[in-house]
Amino acid sequence: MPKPLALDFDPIARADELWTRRWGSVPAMAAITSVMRAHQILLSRVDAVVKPYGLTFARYEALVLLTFSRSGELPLSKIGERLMVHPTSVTNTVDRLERAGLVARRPNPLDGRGVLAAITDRGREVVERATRELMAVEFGLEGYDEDACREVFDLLRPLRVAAGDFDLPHQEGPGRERA
Amino acid sequence: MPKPLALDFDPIARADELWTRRWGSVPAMAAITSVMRAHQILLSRVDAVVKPYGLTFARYEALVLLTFSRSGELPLSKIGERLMVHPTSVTNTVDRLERAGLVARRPNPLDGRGVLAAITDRGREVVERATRELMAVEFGLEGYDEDACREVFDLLRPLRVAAGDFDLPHQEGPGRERA
DNA sequence: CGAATATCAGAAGTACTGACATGT
DNA sequence: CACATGTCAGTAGTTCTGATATTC
Repeated sequence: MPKPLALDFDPIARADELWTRRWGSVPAMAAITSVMRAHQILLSRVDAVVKPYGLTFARYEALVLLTFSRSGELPLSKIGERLMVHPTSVTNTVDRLERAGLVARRPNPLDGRGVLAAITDRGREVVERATRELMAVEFGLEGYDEDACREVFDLLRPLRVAAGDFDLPHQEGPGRERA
Repeated sequence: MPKPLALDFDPIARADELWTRRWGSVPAMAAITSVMRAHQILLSRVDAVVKPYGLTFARYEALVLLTFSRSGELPLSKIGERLMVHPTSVTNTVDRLERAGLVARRPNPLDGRGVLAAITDRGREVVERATRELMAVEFGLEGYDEDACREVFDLLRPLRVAAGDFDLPHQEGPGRERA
């Protein structure tokens, strides 16, 4: 373990106190710091789970996205759009997945400029197994029930809307729908 | 702009639907994905703000931490502990801050093994200005009022506790205290 | 001596810029 | 021709793994 350390106080709460004393109340500071740390914790947990499969969480997400398409293949542009990542990052991700034999590239028959990434049988197998394991640890969110998870989603959604990720701020998920 | 794109649906909500259909309800997936994306959005926003000062948000945080100490200096080990980063990352961060003339290293008089990072006058000046700008954009959380920010903090706190960041799960902040 | 404090070399994963070939 | 798609080279910033010199 790199960090057997444990503070006897909440560092973010402590910073918030000092912050308030110095610059006035800035509730956003504690919030953004919380998001940063949560990201770090969750990523390290899920990365550790998928690592034995030669995956990172980012690559796992791309693989899952492919299984969601009917034919098991998508244009790289579509992948970048859905995963909100840079085109060069998609190229990099697909490169690694291809080298691992989990996807295969082929030219897009509908667009001479484009390339499709198609998940392979081994890819499907790996996704299936990694997913089981991730579900078993609740994607690093053990202790968070359905309501808490939904709250996280709801609370952060306006940020994604403000960032222009998508239009249509109507409620459509996830989880339980309420009429 | 790298991404003038805007989907006409919420990609996380969509993924949650397909996910549920395939593997059953997994509320944690939408939650973790939301955190990942929120992190990406917030980091790009605050990094853009501090970039003109030759800083990244990580370095800015270290600088702020130093202004919070009475003498303006802290052992590197303390910095890593508070910011929850690896010792080598602290060395790297302090290296860059030192090269920029924002902090100075000096041996810890109380511990021959240790090193202190002391913020310089220029460092204090930069923090002050960067902080004003960050506050003006509410650390990327424009649209989130005090209650919303507090909710983010409260909701993610159990995760930090579970990760062993600190003991004493008693409520002590941030923002408004409720007796 | 065992443990802690930094530092260094090196590797991995990510993200961005700019340039570019190709095709719509 | 303007634009979209994907790739490539190069750069930057972060994080981790060992290994190590020093000191408590």
